[in-house]
Amino acid sequence: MNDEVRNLPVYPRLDEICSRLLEESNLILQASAGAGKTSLVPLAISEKISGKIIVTQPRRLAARSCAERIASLIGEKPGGRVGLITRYDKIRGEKIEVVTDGVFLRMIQSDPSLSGIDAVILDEFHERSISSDLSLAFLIDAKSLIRNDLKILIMSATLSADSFNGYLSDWPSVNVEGRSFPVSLKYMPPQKNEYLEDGICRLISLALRDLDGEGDVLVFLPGLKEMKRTEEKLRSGNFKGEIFLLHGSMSPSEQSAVVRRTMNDKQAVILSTNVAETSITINSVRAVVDSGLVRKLRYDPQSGMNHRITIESSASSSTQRSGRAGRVAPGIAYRYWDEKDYRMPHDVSEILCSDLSGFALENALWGSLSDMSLNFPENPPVSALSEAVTLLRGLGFITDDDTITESGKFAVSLSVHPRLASMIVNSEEREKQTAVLLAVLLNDDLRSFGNLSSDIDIIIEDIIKNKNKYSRIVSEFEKLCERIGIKGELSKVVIAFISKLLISAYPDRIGRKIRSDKNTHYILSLGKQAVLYSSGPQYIVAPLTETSGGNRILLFSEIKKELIDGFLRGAPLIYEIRWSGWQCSAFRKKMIGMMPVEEYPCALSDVDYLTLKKEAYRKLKKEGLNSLPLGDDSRQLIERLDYVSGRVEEFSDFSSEKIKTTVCEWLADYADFKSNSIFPQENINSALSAHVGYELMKRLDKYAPEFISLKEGKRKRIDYSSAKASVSLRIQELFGVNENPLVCGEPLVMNLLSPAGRPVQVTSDIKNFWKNSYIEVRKEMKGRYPKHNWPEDPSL
DNA sequence: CTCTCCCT
Repeated sequence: MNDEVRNLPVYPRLDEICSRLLEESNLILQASAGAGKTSLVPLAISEKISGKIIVTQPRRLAARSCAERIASLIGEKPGGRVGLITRYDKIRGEKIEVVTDGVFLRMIQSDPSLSGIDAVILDEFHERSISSDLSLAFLIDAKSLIRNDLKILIMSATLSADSFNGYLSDWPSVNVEGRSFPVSLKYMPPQKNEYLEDGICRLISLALRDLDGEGDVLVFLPGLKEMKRTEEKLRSGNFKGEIFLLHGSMSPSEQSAVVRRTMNDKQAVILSTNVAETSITINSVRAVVDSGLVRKLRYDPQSGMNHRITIESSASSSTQRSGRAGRVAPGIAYRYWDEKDYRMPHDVSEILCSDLSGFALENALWGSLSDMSLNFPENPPVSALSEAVTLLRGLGFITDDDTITESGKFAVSLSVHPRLASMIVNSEEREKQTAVLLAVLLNDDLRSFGNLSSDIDIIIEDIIKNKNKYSRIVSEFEKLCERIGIKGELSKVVIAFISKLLISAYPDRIGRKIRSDKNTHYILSLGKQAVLYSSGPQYIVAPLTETSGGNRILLFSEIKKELIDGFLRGAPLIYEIRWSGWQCSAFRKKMIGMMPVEEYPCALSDVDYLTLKKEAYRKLKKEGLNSLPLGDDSRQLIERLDYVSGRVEEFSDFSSEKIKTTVCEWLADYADFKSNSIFPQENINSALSAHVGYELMKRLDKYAPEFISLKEGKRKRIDYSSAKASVSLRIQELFGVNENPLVCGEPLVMNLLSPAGRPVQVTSDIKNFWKNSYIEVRKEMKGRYPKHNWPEDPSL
């Protein structure tokens, strides 16, 4: 052990860490960057333990450098006492094996007893990938059932109560201060109305001035767009130094010019995405400019699509970013926000915001899906989990009671998304190579194609023609072919099979062109619309779509009409009713999922009665009673019922409020699809009368009659629309009426009119009117309407 | 009128 090692903060604590892990059997080691935990702790433990130790890392690169580092401390290379296992490396080690999270998941799934292994160290656990969450849950489960002696050590840079939620509150923990050079933080929030790129350039010039020529400036931006705009601004602002862009889609060779930089190089500004936060380390960086923004994918269980969002980075992410300025010497970090601004303490973990189909399948394989009996640091969201379970059942990978099937087990072994696994499993023999190449591309390797928005057929043709250029994809292809027991020959890939295969994996992403301008607009079998930013064919299958405002098609393959016709032959006829006001017309069509394909108008009589009835119900529910063209009869009937409902107990269920809310129940059955308006006036009346019932209707006529009867068989409609029932009558019509009529025991309000129909007076006591006011009224009326009869004694 | 990032 050299001095450099002895000076690491974790070094003097190694005995304590080992003895606590051995005594208490579980341990959390919290130590931030530069403490030396990754290299020293596994070695120290291996000296105290006879069996093998597994160390997990979140990334292949991290696993590789961890294995090399540990091996070099004992004067070895990986392959002796220290091993390294990732998707691409398989170097066994006698004492310690460094593996990626994904590899460990396969190890514990295939041997839950972890025979030969005495301790498992989960490093960088704070990153909280789905596979590390699963690994820990499985470890704890296996330990409690069959491996009580197993030692579990969680190593994490941050371990906050809120992200663990009491999950491991009974675990002992050791805290070691990290050690890196101090980084001073400068908060420089946006100025008024400042564009992001202008603000970032402002901070970059401050950084360049403060560094005075010494060291590089690393700038964190959410994505490529912002990086390019900032580069442009810098150049136009007369920045003469070097500018590098760093982005995940760049190949290692494109990245190497940046990664290899030292303090001796000419000063540069490096514009980067999150790659430089954890994956890529640049030793020449002395200042960090942090936009405080991140771009991320969120999974939307509703549509099964991903949503790209630009959000504020978390506090722990900001700490990590700033730390990049202090790797070799003290540094400065400029933050483009105010110190007072709230930041989320941690990034939202994968389990909370991703597609959970893989997660659910792993649980099914472990046997823990049916009751979700395992504890996770955070519980998976119910909606995403049930969406995943539905998908897996549909694919036949789990049964209705959520146990894994044989084909489910096989699907796990293929190491691709369950949809793609199913595409391979269900393909015909001659389609297998094509299915495998599609799965390889869609599962992982499309990133090397950068900007998509293209036809996957073209991408595949390019791969077949330029095998050398795509050696990584080709080797993945060969490996997966071998796993399913076929020859991995690219020559067996058939472009014509692509769309059919994609449909089997993405039946919800079939699209039909609905219109095109500069772009092409599709309706998807998912029921939603999506846009392709180019011209496109009539029918497509679009395995990659993404939403941000509208849905965008990133990748597609044309579906030939014959294939669509094939689907349609099997598809049932669907009838659809369309409304124009209360008139309707019918269409028959065929559907692929939620996407209508063929559509013809047809007669309403072609549609079965149940569909019509349901449609009437739905329309009525949506529009309500008030939207119907009500005649005087119906309107008055509703008003009468309302009037009586407040006055007579047995009518209390027929207030207009209740009539309105129950309209579907009493009216829908009376729909008449042969008529112009499906609820003609007379039907509304009969429906409402039937709803009230014969006996009650008879009593209603007594309590609140429709009409008041007058002499010579004449009658007048009573108005029930106000608080008091009223009727409007010419004075002449009332001659001989001496008792004011009653409605519900209350006197009817009489609006008395002149022969011309003008209001003269209002009374609720006609007898009194004749006795008193009539004398004056008569004088005036006689003068104005001399031809009419104005008897002195109107009671006769 | 787009293009965070890992992993079996």
